[in-house]
Amino acid sequence: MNQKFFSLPQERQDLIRNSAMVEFGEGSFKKTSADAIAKRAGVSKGLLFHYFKDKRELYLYLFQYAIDECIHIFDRHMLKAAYFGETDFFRTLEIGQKVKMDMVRRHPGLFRFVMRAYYERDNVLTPKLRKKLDDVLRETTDSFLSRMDLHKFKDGVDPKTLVRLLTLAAEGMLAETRAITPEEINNLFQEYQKYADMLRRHLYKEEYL
Amino acid sequence: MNQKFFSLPQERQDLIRNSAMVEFGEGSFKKTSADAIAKRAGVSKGLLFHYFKDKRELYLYLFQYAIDECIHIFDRHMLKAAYFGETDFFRTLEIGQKVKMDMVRRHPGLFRFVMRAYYERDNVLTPKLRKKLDDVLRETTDSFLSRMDLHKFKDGVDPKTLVRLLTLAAEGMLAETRAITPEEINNLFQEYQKYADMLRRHLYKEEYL
DNA sequence: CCGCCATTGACCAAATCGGTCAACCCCCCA
DNA sequence: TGGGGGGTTGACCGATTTGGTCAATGGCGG
Repeated sequence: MNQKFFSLPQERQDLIRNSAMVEFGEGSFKKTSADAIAKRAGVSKGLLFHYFKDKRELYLYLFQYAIDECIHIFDRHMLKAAYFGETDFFRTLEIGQKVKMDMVRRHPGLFRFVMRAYYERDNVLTPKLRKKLDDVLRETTDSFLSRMDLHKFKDGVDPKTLVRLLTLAAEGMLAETRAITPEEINNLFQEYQKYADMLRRHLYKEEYL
Repeated sequence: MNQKFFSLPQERQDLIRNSAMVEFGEGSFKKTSADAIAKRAGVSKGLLFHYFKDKRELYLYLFQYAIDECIHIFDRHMLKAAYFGETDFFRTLEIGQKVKMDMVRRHPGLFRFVMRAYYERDNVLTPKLRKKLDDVLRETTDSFLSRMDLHKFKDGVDPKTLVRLLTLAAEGMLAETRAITPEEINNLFQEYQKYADMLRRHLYKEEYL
């Protein structure tokens, strides 16, 4: 790709990246047109192909970028939790949700794009990239769980199962959402919090409530 | 539409409907091509337009059909539960999951199609149809909850919230799934069962465990 | 052997595709 | 004020795909 892209103002880079991720997130690689991306970004198609030699290069760059951003977000999350000396599963989760909210505000189409890219039929994504995402997801979950105080859970509660359940619910909410306005995000967050609260109330030993 | 479609053998109707729902379920209305549908069904495009006057008519018919099928499935579910005199939230849910499994086996693309159709940008779906789906979803949830024995839950557990959480998780799982093979379906429902079991164990009063 | 009907695949004009490129605009420096 | 120079445009390209049509076909029942 054309390195000059990175000397563009940050917000212009974001505009192009976000538009592309939103469009790629709505359909398969083949069905997503460069025209649509350019139109969404309010930019000419010529400019797109000035910075990226073709559609595939743009796609692969976006995937790399999205994964890096996910890692970055998770690190911020963990750093913030560590700063407060937090080891509580649900409170750390809540911090994480707030960090994620910032991310969704900055990159509204990122999560959906990553998911679609991961399950893309055509072999546009190399197995190596797919594995990289796998690793990131596994490592972040493990890292999160290893830092939490899991004694607070009642006997028989598997925290990993719980994380997976909450992640699935979040994915379900994401799948339902169309408009990604700030207040919409707020609603999502509040709904998610409701489920987390319910689970906390009943999966923690009573002395920790 | 051409009424002769209904005098086709049942399995041929299913072949065409399922192929169309799978294709429509993968992208927006506009991005889904009649060619792809015909190809998936192993049928000529001419035949498609012989039975349906255009893409939009096929789409609307499918949506109607899908909703009716959902209602039918729910009724079977409730009838089966009533037959066994079942009033337990989780056991009824399990029966429901089994009924749904049959449905997914018969109509692999139905759920995804319905979801995509509901959130379709273009106004191909009339507000009336959208509302119909809303009503069905609300009514089935209410009907389900009204027949269940909700005293078994610990104080402070809102069964409606619980249903929503489980539904979201199911949607999340659906969003993750690509291949819709029988064994894949089996795995999904086993995973779902795991979450339901965990919740049952901790949200029910101890005397009901 | 006929007639009927489901089914085909070649065909159409129009739209859309990924990608190119000469020209333009605007700011900066001379 | 004049001229680079680089970010940016939008018209343009040939190729493909689009939704939809239709004359021809094939096979089956009578």
